[in-house]
Amino acid sequence: MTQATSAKVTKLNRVERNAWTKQKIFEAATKVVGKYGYAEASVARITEAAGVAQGTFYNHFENRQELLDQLLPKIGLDMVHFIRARTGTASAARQEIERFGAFFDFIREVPEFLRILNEAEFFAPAGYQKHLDNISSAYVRILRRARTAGAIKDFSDEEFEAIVHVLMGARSYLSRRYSYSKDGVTAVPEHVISAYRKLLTRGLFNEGSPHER
Amino acid sequence: MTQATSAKVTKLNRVERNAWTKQKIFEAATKVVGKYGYAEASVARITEAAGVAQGTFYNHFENRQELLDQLLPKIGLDMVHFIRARTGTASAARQEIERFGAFFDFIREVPEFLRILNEAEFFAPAGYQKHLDNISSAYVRILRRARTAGAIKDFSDEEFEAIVHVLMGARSYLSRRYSYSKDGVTAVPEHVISAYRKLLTRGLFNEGSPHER
Amino acid sequence: MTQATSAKVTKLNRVERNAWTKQKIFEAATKVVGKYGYAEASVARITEAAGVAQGTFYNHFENRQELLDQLLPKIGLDMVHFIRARTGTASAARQEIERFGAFFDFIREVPEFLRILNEAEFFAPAGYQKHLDNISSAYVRILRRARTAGAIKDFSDEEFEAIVHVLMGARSYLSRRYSYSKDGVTAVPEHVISAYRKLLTRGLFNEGSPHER
Amino acid sequence: MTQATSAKVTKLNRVERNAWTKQKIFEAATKVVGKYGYAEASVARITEAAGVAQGTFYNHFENRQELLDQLLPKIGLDMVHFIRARTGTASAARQEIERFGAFFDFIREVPEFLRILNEAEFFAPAGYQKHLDNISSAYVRILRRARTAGAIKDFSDEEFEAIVHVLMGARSYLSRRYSYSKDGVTAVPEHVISAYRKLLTRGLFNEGSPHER
DNA sequence: TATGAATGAGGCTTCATTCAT
DNA sequence: GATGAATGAAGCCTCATTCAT
Repeated sequence: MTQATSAKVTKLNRVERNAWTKQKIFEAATKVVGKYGYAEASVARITEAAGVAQGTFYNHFENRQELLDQLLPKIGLDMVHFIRARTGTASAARQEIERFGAFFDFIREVPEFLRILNEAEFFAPAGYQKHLDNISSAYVRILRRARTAGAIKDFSDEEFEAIVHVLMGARSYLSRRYSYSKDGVTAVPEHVISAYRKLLTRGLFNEGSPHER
Repeated sequence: MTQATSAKVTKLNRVERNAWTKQKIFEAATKVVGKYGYAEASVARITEAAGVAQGTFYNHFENRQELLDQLLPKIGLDMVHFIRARTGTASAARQEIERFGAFFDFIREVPEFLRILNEAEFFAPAGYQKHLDNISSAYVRILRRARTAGAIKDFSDEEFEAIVHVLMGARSYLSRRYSYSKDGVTAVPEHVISAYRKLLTRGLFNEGSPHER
Repeated sequence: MTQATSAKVTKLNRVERNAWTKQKIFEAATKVVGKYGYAEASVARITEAAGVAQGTFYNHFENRQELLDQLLPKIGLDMVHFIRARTGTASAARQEIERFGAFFDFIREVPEFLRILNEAEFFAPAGYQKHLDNISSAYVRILRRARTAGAIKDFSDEEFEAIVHVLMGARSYLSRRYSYSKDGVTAVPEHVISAYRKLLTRGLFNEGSPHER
Repeated sequence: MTQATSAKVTKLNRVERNAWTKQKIFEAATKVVGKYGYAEASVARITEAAGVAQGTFYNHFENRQELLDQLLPKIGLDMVHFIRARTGTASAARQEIERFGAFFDFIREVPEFLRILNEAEFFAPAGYQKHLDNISSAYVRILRRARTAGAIKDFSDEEFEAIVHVLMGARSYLSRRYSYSKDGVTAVPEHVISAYRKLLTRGLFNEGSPHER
């Protein structure tokens, strides 16, 4: 998904070679951080995984932190695209459930994402903030639109922001609890989806109580 | 707050002296991690803050990690007690709102807690897991009781566990967003409370839509 | 001052282009070393200042040291010419004072010189030795001529060489003490000149004690 | 002269062991800098010469530079004591000649000194400045006293400072020219002494021309 | 039990030089 | 000849842990 760099290393000109090396480092960093976490992602480990010399690293990044801070925003975008592609045109509530499910699908497609996301707050604060702002503002927009369409009542803009943080926190904690496993990332159980659906459908959207579901 | 160890250092027997030293290290670690985070909490820094030699540390803890892993569960208990003491006998829904508010009160009383909690996942995974299990199981019990009392319908035990993770995630993300500030921990805005109340009252509990609040 | 290379870059043939590039590197090195010192004069910095690629450097110089060793002798020649032009036809003693003053004038005209000279001993020893030999031998010749003319008595050739080193050391230490300032090179105070004049006029030349000055 | 640490390593208490280690590092640094210069005096080289681990270095010095900056002032004091001990009670002029000779004797006793002194300006500027101030102020005091005693006329305090720099520069340049040799530091030739004596006796002091020496 | 100096592995970064284009 | 990415050695420093006193 994320990259398609594995192609044959045919003839590349200077510029392409340059970009290709940077890309290799990037991918190596994604793998290393995904597997060992930021703290263990030393430049030595990353460059070794990328198959380049340690010095090469500094031809492409100012320093270690700069790379780490770029990791999350980049993959975060991939996530946004992924989720958007999986969101249909059903009711606002149902769309939110789709997004929720798509999130868990995404972390299975890009298993490194979870760790890169979760640890970023402490090891790549700049990148984390950027990502959070990205997601948060897009999410608030979605909720507003739903309100305009009459699918949500009774929530102010400020309350939306709080709700968005609840939803992001939910994804984070649920994914930690239900997606990790010894070897890889697993699908999320059905009852997690249903719990989320009930809470949101009744608590946020206008569908609801009596004839719910 | 957490402990009251500052008493006069009168005559102490050997066992007491021992416990007292360990306690000093513990408190120093709490302060240091709360202020600088786990990553910056070197043994040197902690022992200096505790006023003991570096070597002394290893008379009381197997290694650095062991101490770090004990930090969160211990303060976590303080939190549980604090919140329990602030929870009244109103309706289940109202009690949940009280707990929510009490959480934010607690992190203002023990400002180190937020950092110790948030970073623990990555720097003290064992301690983090223990804390999460503590909280999660207690929380599920509360919800079950509410269901028995008829305040909640239509959620299975498994769904409760998911809901609990949503609620914990919510606290985590909301506290990061609204409680941190340049100098210390601030109160959470009213609209955060109200958003949480609406979501939970309507989405989880049987109170609700028409005559809400 | 040193060179006048800024002319229009009109059509140049191969040889000229070649010389022109080398010249650019040379001037860049002078500026960089003058401003940051030899230690900070990395090939990267020099080539960047020269507006050429790093690899280009090695088409014109065997290695970094070779360039550094050429720096001082080259500017040293400029200095010799400058001082010679400022030396009149007065008495030998007065000529020496003129040279002394001209030295301080020169380091104001070419502010890079001081640093290039002073640091050269350790960062460009070959170049330094060459410069010292240049100056020293020329200086000894001057003193000999003065002795022949009767302006100096009682000093052997070997003693002249020692005296010349005293004079060079004097310039070096005095310039360090009195010419440097936060922003740039400043004029030397009058009392420095007068002290030098007294010492030399009485101590080296036959003018002298009673009716001196 | 400088140190007498080679004694038997009998029983030492903690404090003594500590000081002894620091002393070992100090001596190793002196040797290394004296032999290879500051630039080549890496922490690795110094600690190896001292027979301790690299990490030990940082138990005794904040960083590499701190040690380097202490080198010159410390040995500089040794020099001052050495020279003072060799200065008799003869006339002011003769005392100065004694000091001059004693300087060259000292650099033969402590061959590392020359390099430590000369390079300090660029590699240990703080230490260099300190040393220069030490020497310079002591020297000016000596000249003033001579003036008070009538041995010098016609020089102002400001001029004294300039003269002192001339004398320090003289020692520096003369030692470089005449004391270095492939293997070690050699005695300074007699004609250097005599040239210095003539210049100073006639140029600075009141003895002089006719019945000089 | 308390002390604190010693250890040494390992991390980040710089930089002169090489070399394929 | 010009380019500039790649190389890898080497440097400084941190820090958890050990151990003799």
